[in-house]
Amino acid sequence: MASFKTLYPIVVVDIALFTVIDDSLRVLLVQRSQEPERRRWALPGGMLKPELDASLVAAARRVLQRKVSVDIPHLEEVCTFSGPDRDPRGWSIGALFCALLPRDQVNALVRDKVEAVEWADAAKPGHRMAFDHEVQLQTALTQLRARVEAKALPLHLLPERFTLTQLQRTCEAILGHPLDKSAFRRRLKDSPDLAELDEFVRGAQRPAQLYRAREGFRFMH
Amino acid sequence: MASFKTLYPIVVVDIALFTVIDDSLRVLLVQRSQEPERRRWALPGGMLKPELDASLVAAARRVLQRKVSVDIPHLEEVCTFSGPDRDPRGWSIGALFCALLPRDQVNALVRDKVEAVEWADAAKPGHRMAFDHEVQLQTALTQLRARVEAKALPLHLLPERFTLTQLQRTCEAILGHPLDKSAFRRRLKDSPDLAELDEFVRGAQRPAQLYRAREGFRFMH
DNA sequence: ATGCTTAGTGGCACAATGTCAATATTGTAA
DNA sequence: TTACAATATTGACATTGTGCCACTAAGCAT
Repeated sequence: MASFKTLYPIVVVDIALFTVIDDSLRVLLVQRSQEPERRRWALPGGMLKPELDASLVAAARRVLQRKVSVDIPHLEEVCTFSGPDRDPRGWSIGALFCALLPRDQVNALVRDKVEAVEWADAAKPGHRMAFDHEVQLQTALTQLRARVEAKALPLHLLPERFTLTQLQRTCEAILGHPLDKSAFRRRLKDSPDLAELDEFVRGAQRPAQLYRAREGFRFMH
Repeated sequence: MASFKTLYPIVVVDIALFTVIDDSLRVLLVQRSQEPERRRWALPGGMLKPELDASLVAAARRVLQRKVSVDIPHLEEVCTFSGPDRDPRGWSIGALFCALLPRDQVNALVRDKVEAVEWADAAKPGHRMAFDHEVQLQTALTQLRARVEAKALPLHLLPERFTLTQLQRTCEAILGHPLDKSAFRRRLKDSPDLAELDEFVRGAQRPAQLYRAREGFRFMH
């Protein structure tokens, strides 16, 4: 009779947690402290625990709570990766999630004694990564870009109140190329996702009007 | 110690196999011959078999080969469904796939002695369905529609050579509403996905020019 | 020939977007 | 105080895409 390992696959969730630092798109990487692939950089992840988790998203949320001390406003499945060879422990399923952390909450990172963490450049992480996480990251990034390209607003990456310029910089950081100011703002003028506030930010030069996400906003349906 | 059932989830693949019959979008349903949910209609599906399958898609392809005697030109993951309650056998993961069968190959259905099969209206299947398959079907259909709405061409649902009118009817069947002939054809005039042929279909009234998918065409990247 | 049916094109208004420039409002340096 | 630098915001114009509707083209049946 076959062993349990050949009958049941390993089930893991991995999360590409994005944020924006200095107008550049970053992704959270952790340096693995355990075998396999010890000391390799990887997306944060962990095994599914059916006795704890109500779903795969719930598992992803649980895993994230070990890394970040705030609730993640956006957490969504991207796709799965599977096969006998992607994890040395055996036939495995990896469910990849995309999460967005507001740029003003980067400090909410929970520093771990055993694992090093890093906000790596999402487009060029600069490390060889564990398992197939290189591909996973690329996949999550591609999907994120496609959505912004399709005019979805990544408001979950911004603080609650933000200016249009901040929003534009965020989109540019995701897409990797500059956008035209005029065209960008025109699109947003009557966007159902944005609400104008009566407040302005002072301090720089000309004050900029503040906006917030409309009630019930979601990044994508 | 916890049982294996609580440590390892059940892993299943389900497939929404679409085709077009009489200019209406259909999905393949099978009537379950075994418990659980015996005699309920469901999307074709089956358990993952790690010793047989090289990946979840491969599992989906294997399951489909029991139903259809030809290779499916498009098979792609939609998303997963998971949790302790969606399958009475325990904590389960269901990977949902979307597949497209060319309309001229509907006969490739493999009739099964034990299971009844049916090409149900994709928008209104007309049966109460097993597990969460009602939601799964809805999800697959929504994604398919979104892509056609975003101007992807569902060429995999058409025969190798087809007319623009056939293509338009197919899009209309998916979207559920009529399209404008002029605008539709204008878009396709310089589509990188289509290649004009020098052949025409005679027999009806005015002959219609035939097209085929360009080399390397994929429904979505 | 006439009329019916399906294939394919043309014209026009309007909306969305790319591009570049102009104006507005602040802080700061002379 | 005034000129200037920096950022926010708006405007003008060309181009493109699309909805809408009508028209022409080519076959069949009578």
